[in-house]
Amino acid sequence: MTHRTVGHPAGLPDDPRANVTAPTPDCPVEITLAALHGRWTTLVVRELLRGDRAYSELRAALPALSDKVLSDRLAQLGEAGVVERDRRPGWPPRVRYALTPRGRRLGPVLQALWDWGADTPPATTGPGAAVR
Amino acid sequence: MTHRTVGHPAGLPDDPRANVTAPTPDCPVEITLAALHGRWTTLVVRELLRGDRAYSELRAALPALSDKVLSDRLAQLGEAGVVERDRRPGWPPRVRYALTPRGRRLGPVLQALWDWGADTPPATTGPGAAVR
DNA sequence: CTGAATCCCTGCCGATACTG
DNA sequence: CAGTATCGGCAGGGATTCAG
Repeated sequence: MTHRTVGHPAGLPDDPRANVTAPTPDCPVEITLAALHGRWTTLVVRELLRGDRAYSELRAALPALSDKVLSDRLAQLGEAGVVERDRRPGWPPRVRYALTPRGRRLGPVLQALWDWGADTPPATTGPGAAVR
Repeated sequence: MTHRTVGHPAGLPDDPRANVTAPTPDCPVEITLAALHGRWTTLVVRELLRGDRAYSELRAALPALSDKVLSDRLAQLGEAGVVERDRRPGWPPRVRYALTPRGRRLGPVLQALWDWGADTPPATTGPGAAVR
């Protein structure tokens, strides 16, 4: 039983949602992009793919990321079922963030995004411009 | 010569760009997300994955998409090397849009995004809510 | 038919300050 | 240590209008 909704190599799935004519949250692609949406999101996920982290560890790993955006992202990823919050009793408060199984499955997704972006970088402006 | 930058199954590539601490345009993931960035973008790509289209055909396929955003998206996808513009002489002006080879390689990327979003839809609000 | 230009409104995100 | 509250600047995108 193919409860996997995919299988077409050149086209897109035969799911009705593959034929929507407007950006709807029902579309699986939109769901994924919504989970990864916003600045810093993929970097937070990357950090957590390497292992669970405390809030302060995330801040240390991404120094330019502000508190507000970090907690925004963690909340967003929590809503998306990507990140789990593990609070421990006692003082000072210690909280660990970890990917859920669903969150770990973002690994291949980020890999696909990486692969495409790493492949054949465009000569953006000029000819033979050694862009860096 | 492994000019493919990937290979780690559970982690991310050993490319230095995998260790950036801030959202930089150099990161391949950011490159891909930038190409797909913005509302309607993935739907435009989906239409073109099905075959080349005229401007008016894209408008017809995505009726709620405004001219401004459509031409924005086509320009953005052109910059990203995803879409090619094929203008033909004569009157009335006829232009066809088609994916480049690079653009066609977005198929697997969208597939990965679809797969993740289609997998284990979250019981967002209530228990056993048969969302459909 | 194929777009580009303008206007305006909304939502994001960064900085700062404050709380449990 | 682990966040929330508030404000302001800026870019995204929708409707409309104009041009090639």
